[in-house]
Amino acid sequence: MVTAGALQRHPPCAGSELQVDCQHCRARFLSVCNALSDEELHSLATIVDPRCVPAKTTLFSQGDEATNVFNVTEGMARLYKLLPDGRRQIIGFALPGDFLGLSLSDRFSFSADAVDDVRVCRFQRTRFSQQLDEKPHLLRRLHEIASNELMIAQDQLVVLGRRSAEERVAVFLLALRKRFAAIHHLSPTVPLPMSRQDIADYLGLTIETVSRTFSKFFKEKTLLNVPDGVRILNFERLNELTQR
Amino acid sequence: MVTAGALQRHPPCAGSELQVDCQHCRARFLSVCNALSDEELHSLATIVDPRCVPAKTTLFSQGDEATNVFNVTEGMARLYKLLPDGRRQIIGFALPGDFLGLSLSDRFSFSADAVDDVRVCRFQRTRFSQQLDEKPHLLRRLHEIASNELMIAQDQLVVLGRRSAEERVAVFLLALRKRFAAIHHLSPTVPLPMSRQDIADYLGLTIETVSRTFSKFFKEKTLLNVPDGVRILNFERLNELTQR
DNA sequence: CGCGCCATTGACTCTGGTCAACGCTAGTGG
DNA sequence: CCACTAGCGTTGACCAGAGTCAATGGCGCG
Repeated sequence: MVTAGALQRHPPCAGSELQVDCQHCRARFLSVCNALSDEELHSLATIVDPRCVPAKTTLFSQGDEATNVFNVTEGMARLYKLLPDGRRQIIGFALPGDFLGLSLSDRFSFSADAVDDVRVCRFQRTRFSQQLDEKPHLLRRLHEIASNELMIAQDQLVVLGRRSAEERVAVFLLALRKRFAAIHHLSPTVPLPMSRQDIADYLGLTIETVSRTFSKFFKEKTLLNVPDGVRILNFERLNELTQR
Repeated sequence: MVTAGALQRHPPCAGSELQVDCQHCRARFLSVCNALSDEELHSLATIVDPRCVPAKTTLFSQGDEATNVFNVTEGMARLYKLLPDGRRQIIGFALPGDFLGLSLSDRFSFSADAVDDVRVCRFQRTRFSQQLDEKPHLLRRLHEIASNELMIAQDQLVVLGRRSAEERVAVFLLALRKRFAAIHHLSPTVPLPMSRQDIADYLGLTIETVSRTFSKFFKEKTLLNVPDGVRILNFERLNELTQR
């Protein structure tokens, strides 16, 4: 159910210029930073540590001391919980703008690793927390983000508790498309950088069921299989599945 | 899957003295109010509207304008989402100390109704939000509570995505017992004011599966059926189910 | 007393899980 | 340059856990 022990293969995050330029950060308006004026952003920039996390590499693990919190600026991370017997539940995929460590608690309650090459803004938790004390609207924004994550988690409870395999895949694809639209632009093609196993562990299914469901959608021309993703051909069909 | 259209039957919340005494409120140290000094509590008390919500009565519905936010002080409420075709997922049971309307967004993303007679502190959302601006540590506390709710929701994702029916019931009982312990005292008896249907809709199961699972636990002497709840006889067995 | 709601139980069904084989592709080494 | 291997995805055959449908029982309320 989970494939561990993978290490980086490429020159990690090739072509990265690691200087801080919060002002022109592509993720600025997607993230906590959106709450900040240019001057305030400057003050936050003094404590930021921009980092590259190569694909398949660990950001942090469930139970680790949360020395740092992170703001994703590029790539995709999977967030998951493991049961002692190895069963895995992916609780979310983090995209640019997403904040990891919302609770500011001293240990991580889930694990995170990079799906593809990821860039993050890393902050010492204590220093970030300090900024929160100085900038109440930053706290307000963080709360807003946390509330939003809560709503997303509650939506996912409905998916896992009450929806069929077909419906789960349909919901997943439309939601992911919408999230990519906020970052790039609205496109009928949904990139799928994660593995089928990841999708299965996110949707509470097995890899075989996910594969079969995709195959069914391909056969009935609801989806088209494209490299590293799918193209949605029949929105009507997917919408029908998600709305009922 | 869902039973709608129920109204109050009793003299609502009989024996309730509706004056405000936040100082000596039993839920004070369980709730947001815990962040506040006696003086600050006094200032919050000026905008509170204490209310009784009779059993099976609606607090608010998904999509309603969130004119008010609530702090539960007594009883139990079920929080749920409905799919258009009637399938229901209960996303949580609210107990004394729990806050409803954490996101402060202008519409409720779920419905809430009273399981038994419930008392709440009702606040106008705008006025409560104003208090948040004046009392940064109140906001901090609210964020803490929201983060905690997020963690609970993420734990529940694992339950719904990866656990068997038996495990789900075991996790449910032990978690509920722990929550009651924070309010009353630790007891091997777990009160179950909600219906089997509610439990089923919370655990992503059917009422029949929940009933059969309880029967199995009764037969094997893991649980004892008592009026309005169960008594845990074999903790070892339940722990084993939840920990694997 | 009788009605209605809720819970339980049994018989049967079915969706999705399990197990196994196979194919494709990318990376490796002769 | 190509054979070999490993990992991932797909597909098929079969299985089982939970769902569906239906009957029955118990209890509270009118």
